[in-house]
Amino acid sequence: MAANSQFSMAVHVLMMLARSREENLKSDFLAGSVNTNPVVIRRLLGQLANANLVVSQTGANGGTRLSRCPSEINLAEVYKAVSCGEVFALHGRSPNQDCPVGRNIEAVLCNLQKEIDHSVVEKLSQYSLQSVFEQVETAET
Amino acid sequence: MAANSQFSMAVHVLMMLARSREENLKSDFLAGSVNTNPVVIRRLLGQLANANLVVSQTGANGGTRLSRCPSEINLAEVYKAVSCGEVFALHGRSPNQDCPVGRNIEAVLCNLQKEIDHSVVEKLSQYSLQSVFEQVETAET
DNA sequence: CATAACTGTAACAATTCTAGTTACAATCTG
DNA sequence: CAGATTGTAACTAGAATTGTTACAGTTATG
Repeated sequence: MAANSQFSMAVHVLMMLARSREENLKSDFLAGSVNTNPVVIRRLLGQLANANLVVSQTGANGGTRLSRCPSEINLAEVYKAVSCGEVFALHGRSPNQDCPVGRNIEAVLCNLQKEIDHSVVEKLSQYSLQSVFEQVETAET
Repeated sequence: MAANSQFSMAVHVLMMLARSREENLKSDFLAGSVNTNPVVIRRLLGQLANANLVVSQTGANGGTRLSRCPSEINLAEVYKAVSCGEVFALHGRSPNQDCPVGRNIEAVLCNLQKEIDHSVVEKLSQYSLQSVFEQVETAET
């Protein structure tokens, strides 16, 4: 199950931005920390920018910074910003509609999915970037 | 993000089994309702059997049935049984260990993941197969 | 105002996952 | 023993994700 690695990457990038508040960071530099290609980072930053979590600037000396201070952004916002993310997916081929279970199961699962997603969001909303930042900084390695 | 379609499929299959309590169902028949290959079903049933949710019988007139009645099985058990499932994945390549964020982010995300997973499980444990079964049966289609 | 440093994004390639398939040994029923 | 059925390995196909290359559009700065 390759779930959403976008989310992890987003948090990683946002931590970097939280560290260097005010200063623009380049996609190249961020890519170096995440260990991926700058384009991958720029794509991600695009999603975060759409959700108004970051601001990017093109041109020389451009780059990206947080749009607000880290205590005013929570992980639920990040999750929604990048979320292609459902906890479980429906089966690729649709079930047999001639079967009483097959006919109805999708709707039921879909509702369930919404409820689960809701509780994930609720949990994530308890964490601000600031609180995650503190965890990262105080971690013993 | 193609999350865990295993879970949906498991619930579907378990609904079928809940319907025909006592009677063994064949993987071939279940595959017909889910609209997939019998081997895919048998693999899934293997996981459910490991978790003691179902009992299978080989040989002629074999098949699978629930190990307990539907009100005694909840969705958290199902989730755990099939779960390769995390809500978000870590990035494929590991982060740059020379970066203070890269060095610590994985551990922090990993803890977060556990917490999220915990709240998903908590939510799912509120639903018994019986209650889902009732939703499927009363659905208007 | 020319140049070099960046972002945004499209188009394509490579890789990795997941699901589906085939095949067959092992097991059971009657 | 014959026929039905599961369990599982090994392989294939297809989908999804991630990475790469390329380049147009922006902007700071000498």
